[in-house]
Amino acid sequence: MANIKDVAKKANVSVATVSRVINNKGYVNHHTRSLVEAAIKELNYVPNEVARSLFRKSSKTIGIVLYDLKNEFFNEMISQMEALIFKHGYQTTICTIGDDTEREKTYLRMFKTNKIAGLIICADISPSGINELPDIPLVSLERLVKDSNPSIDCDNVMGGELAAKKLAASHCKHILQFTGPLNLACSEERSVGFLNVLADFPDVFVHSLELDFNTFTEAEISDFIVKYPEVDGVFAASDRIAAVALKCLKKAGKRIPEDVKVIGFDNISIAQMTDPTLTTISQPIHAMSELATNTLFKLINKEEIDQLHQIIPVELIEREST
Amino acid sequence: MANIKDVAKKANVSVATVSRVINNKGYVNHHTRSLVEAAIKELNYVPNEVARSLFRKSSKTIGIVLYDLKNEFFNEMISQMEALIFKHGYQTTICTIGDDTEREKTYLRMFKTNKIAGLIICADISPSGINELPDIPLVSLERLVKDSNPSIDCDNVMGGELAAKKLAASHCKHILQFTGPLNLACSEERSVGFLNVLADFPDVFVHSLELDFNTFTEAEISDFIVKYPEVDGVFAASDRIAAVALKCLKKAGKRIPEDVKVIGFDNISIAQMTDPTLTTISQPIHAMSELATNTLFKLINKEEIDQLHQIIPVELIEREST
DNA sequence: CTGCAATGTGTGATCGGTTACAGATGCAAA
DNA sequence: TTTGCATCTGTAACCGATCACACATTGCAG
Repeated sequence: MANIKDVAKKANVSVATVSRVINNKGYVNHHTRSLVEAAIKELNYVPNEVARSLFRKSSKTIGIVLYDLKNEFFNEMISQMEALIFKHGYQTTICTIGDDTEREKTYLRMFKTNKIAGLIICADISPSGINELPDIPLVSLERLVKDSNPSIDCDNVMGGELAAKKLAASHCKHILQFTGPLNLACSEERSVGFLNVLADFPDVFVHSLELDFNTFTEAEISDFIVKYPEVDGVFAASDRIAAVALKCLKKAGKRIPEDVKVIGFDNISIAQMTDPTLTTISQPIHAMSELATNTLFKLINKEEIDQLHQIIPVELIEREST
Repeated sequence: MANIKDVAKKANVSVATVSRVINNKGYVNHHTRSLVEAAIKELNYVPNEVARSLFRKSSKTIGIVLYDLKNEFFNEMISQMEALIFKHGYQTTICTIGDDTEREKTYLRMFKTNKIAGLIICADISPSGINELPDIPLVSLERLVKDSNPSIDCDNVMGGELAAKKLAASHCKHILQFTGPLNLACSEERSVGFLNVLADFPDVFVHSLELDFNTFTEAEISDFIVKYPEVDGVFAASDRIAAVALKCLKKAGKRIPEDVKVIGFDNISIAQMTDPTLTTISQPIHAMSELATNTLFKLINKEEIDQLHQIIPVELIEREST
C-alpha cells in the first residue's frame, strides 16, 4: 500500500505538502494541489489512520460497554448508536463484560491503550472498574456510572406510574409485580413508581417477585402465579418477563385481558408477537441513543453540554393484553 | 500517561531493554528485568497499542460485518465471537451495512486504513464491495463472499429436508412454505431441501411465498394463509416468520398442532416464547461462531486450514407446534 | 591462552503520519 | 526603496513503540 512518501515522490513535493492537501490545512498552491491529488488518485492512496492516531493520541473509535448482547433492547440501542457513530466518521467497538470484573478490567485497559476517543457505558461497572475508566469522554446510558459524567436514562419512575394507573383504571385489585434486580436503579425506580401510585388505592393488593433480567425461568414465574389464583393484573419489568408470564397465566386457565391484564416494559418486538399482543411501557430508544451519541461527540469536540443528567419520558403503548 | 522512555529513564536502561522486558523477547539480565518491572509498576505504565500497531502494520482488532443488528440470530453469533476474539486478546469492531453500498465501501476502507487484523463477514457484500475488501485474513459466515476465502455455513439443505420429513411423517398434505429471499443461497437451499423430500410424496401439495427476513409483515402472511384454508403444515425460513404465521393461523381458527403443524428455522429465543412453543431447525450457533473465529485466527497466525468450506449439520428441535 | 558462542545492553532507523519553524517569493503600502 | 504581510514549500522533530545491528562482557572448550 502506498504511503505519504510515495505520493510526495510521485508529485515531486514534500510530505508536508501532501499532508496539507489531504487535511485541507494551511497554504497550498492550486497547481501543486492538483499534482498531489493526481498522485493520490494514481497510487490509490489512503492515509494510514493508525499513524494519525499515534500522533493525535486518539483513535477515531468509540467503545460501547454492555452487560451482554443477548438483550434485544440493547441491541436496538447499539444499532442506532453505531449508525450515528459512523456518521461522525468513527468506528464502533463493542465490549461485553457480564459479571466478570477481570474481563471488565482488561477491556477498559485495552480501550486505554488503544486510545479510543470516547466511551458509552450501558452496564454496571464494578467499583474497581470505575478506577480503570480511561480518562476520556464518557457518557452513561441507562446506568449511572459516575455523577460527574453525563448520563441518559428513561423515566423509570414514570413507567411504573403509567403501568399502575392503567391497571388501577382497569379495576385490578390483585396485582403481581415482577421486578428486575432491585439493586439496579432502573428496576428499583420502576417498582417505586408503580407502588407509589397504587398506595393511593387501599383495596388493591400487590405482590412482588424479584427476577434476574437474563436468567429468570418459566418455573419461577409460574410458581409465583399459582400462589395467587385471584390475580387480575400483572406488571413486569421487561417484555421478556411479561411474555413468559402471559404464557403461564394462559396455562393456568386465565383469559387475557378478560381475567388478567398484563403490562410489560421496553416495547421490544416480542411484545407484538405474543398472543395476545402486549401492552407495554415504551422507552424511546431512538431518542436516547441519539442523545447519548450526540452528547458524547459534544464532549469529544469540547462543546458545552446543557444538562448533565437527562431523563427521557416513557410512553404506555396499549395493545391487546389490557 | 507514562511512555516507554519514562520507564527507561526511571529504570536507568534504554528503551530497547524495556521493550525486551515487556515483550519477553531477547536477552535481559534478571536484575535488570526486575528494575524495569519496578519502574513499570511505579509509573503504572501500559504500552501504547497504537504505536505497536503502527510498527506491526496491523492492529489487534477484528471486524465483524453484518447486515444489521436487529436479528437475534446474528446477535447470538456476535456474542459468541466477541467472547472468543477477546480471549485472543483482540478488540471487536462491528459494522452494519444494510443495503447501502456507499456505507459498505466507506466501512471497508476504514477497516483498511485502520489496519484491522481480520474480518468476519456475515452479510452479502455487493460486487463493488468485493473489490474494496482489505487484503487481510477473512472468513465468511452464513454467506459465501469469495470462493477463495474460508466459509462456514450451516447445512441449509439438510434443514429443509428435516422439516419436510417431519411434516410428511405427520401426514401433512397441504403445506405452506415461507421462504426467505431466494437470491440468498441460504434461503434457496432450505427451500430446495424441503421441496426435494416432498417431491417423493405425490399427494402432498406445497405452496410457497417468498418473504424478506427483515421487512415481512403480518398482512403478507395472513393474506397468504387465507388463500389456503386446507393448510395442515407450515415451514418457515425463520422463527420470526414462523411466530407470526403461528399467530395468523390461530386467528384463522386453526388449532396448533392439531390442525396445522408449524416448523421454524434458527431456534432463537422467540421459539420458546410462542404459544404453543415452536418446533424449529436449530443452527449450531456456538459451533459455527467458534469455527469461524478459530479459522480466522488460524489465518492470522498463518496456520494450515484443513477445510476451506465447512458445512455444519443442523438439528430438528421438536416442541409443541408439531 | 585463545576463540567462539551465549548473554546483555544501547544506538538509531523505522512504522506513516502531523506540524512548528524557517526560508523564499510576490505584492502593496509607507 | 524599504517594510510587512500573505502565500507557498520544505526540513526536521515528534507521536511511542520495535528491532536490526553493533558492541561489550562472560564462560567454556580446545
